[in-house]
Amino acid sequence: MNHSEPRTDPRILRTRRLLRDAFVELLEEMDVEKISVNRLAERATINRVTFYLHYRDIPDMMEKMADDMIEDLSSILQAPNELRSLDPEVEWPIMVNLLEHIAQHARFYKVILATKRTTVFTERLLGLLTTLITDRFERSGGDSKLAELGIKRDIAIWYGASALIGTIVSWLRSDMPYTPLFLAKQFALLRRYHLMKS
Amino acid sequence: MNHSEPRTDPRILRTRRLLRDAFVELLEEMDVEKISVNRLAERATINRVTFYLHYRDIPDMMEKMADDMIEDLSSILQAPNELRSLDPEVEWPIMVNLLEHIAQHARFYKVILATKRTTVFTERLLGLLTTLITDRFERSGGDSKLAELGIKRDIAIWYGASALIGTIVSWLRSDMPYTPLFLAKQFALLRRYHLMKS
DNA sequence: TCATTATATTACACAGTGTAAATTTAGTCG
DNA sequence: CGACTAAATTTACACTGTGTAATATAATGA
Repeated sequence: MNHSEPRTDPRILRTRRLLRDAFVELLEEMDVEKISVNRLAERATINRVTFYLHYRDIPDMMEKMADDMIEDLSSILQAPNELRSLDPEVEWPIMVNLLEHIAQHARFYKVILATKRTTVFTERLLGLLTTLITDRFERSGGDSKLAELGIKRDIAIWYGASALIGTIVSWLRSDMPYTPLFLAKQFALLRRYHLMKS
Repeated sequence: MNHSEPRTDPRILRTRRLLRDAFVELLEEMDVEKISVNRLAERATINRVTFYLHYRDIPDMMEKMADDMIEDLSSILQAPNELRSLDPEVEWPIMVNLLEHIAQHARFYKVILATKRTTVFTERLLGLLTTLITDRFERSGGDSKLAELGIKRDIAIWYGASALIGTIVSWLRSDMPYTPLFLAKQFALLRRYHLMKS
């Protein structure tokens, strides 16, 4: 087996592993923009010049890491059925595999997906929308409906707020193909069938 | 009137306006990490040293800008009822005001909320989840249900994918208070009442 | 007009970047 | 093993950017 595999030099693998581990470590300690190639190489116990043998700069390294992440996740999504949850209650078995993988590598994903700076604006808006949705739940008695359905309040809020902000961002990225009024109505439709049982 | 107002020096307002406008301009042209105080001051046609009279560094400036953004948006959310949409079809009138404000300042919001780098990972994952949800729609005949409800397919996908990724991020930020299996089941509950009319 | 305060100018020490050339070290494979 | 190859290190250099200090100039508003 393994005839077509190129078999990369272990030194390359070692260097990249050291760099990526150091990057995660540093992200736990400071914001992205404080991470210099200097610091990164020092923490990874490699020479600074060696960094440039592997990546153009830090953003480039992040892109490569993102590529790897997507590769991992994709292989989970393409996993054969027998590897998936068989729990009859699970309507979407692959989602369990996905979440389990994330939970197993939580240190990585936490730091990588929840990394600050640049995200300041999105974070703030998320906070605002969270308040907005929470208020709405309280006023409309949504809480009891959620309880009835067995949905956790905090999860419903995370879900709703992220859905809103994410949709707004996508809408902006597509140069607003719908009017604000239309989009607001769509939100209402999406949310209505969200909290009503029958 | 206006006795209690401090009335800030117009020079201060001018400088800050120039800096913020320049920042938005530069963000349209390059990624955040390429924006140096040097470049920013040059574009804003102010002296580099003047920048430091207002902000500690660029991240600090971004936080101040985020504060202002939240201030603006909050004042919209607290607007009196008579300023809100009266369209009886609009179930959530304030959302229209919010979206209209964003649309009016689309140049700002687009660049600020959709800014790259650091967000690479989130962006990639969003892409993956979009594929996943699209597949799911196609397989489960969700499309026809959406059409029936008057929900646009692309909006439903934006909504669903953002909701998933945002919830996962919030879950990680809270140090995973639920098991992957439980969370997956919650997703199913949230999505089920999403696409079923009765 | 005059005191105040923001901005501009210049200068400096320092940290980080990206690249080049020569050298050492570790891995591969006959 | 030993020779070849490729990766990593070392040192050096030119350059860009940072943050602060001291002084000069210009705009504000009372």
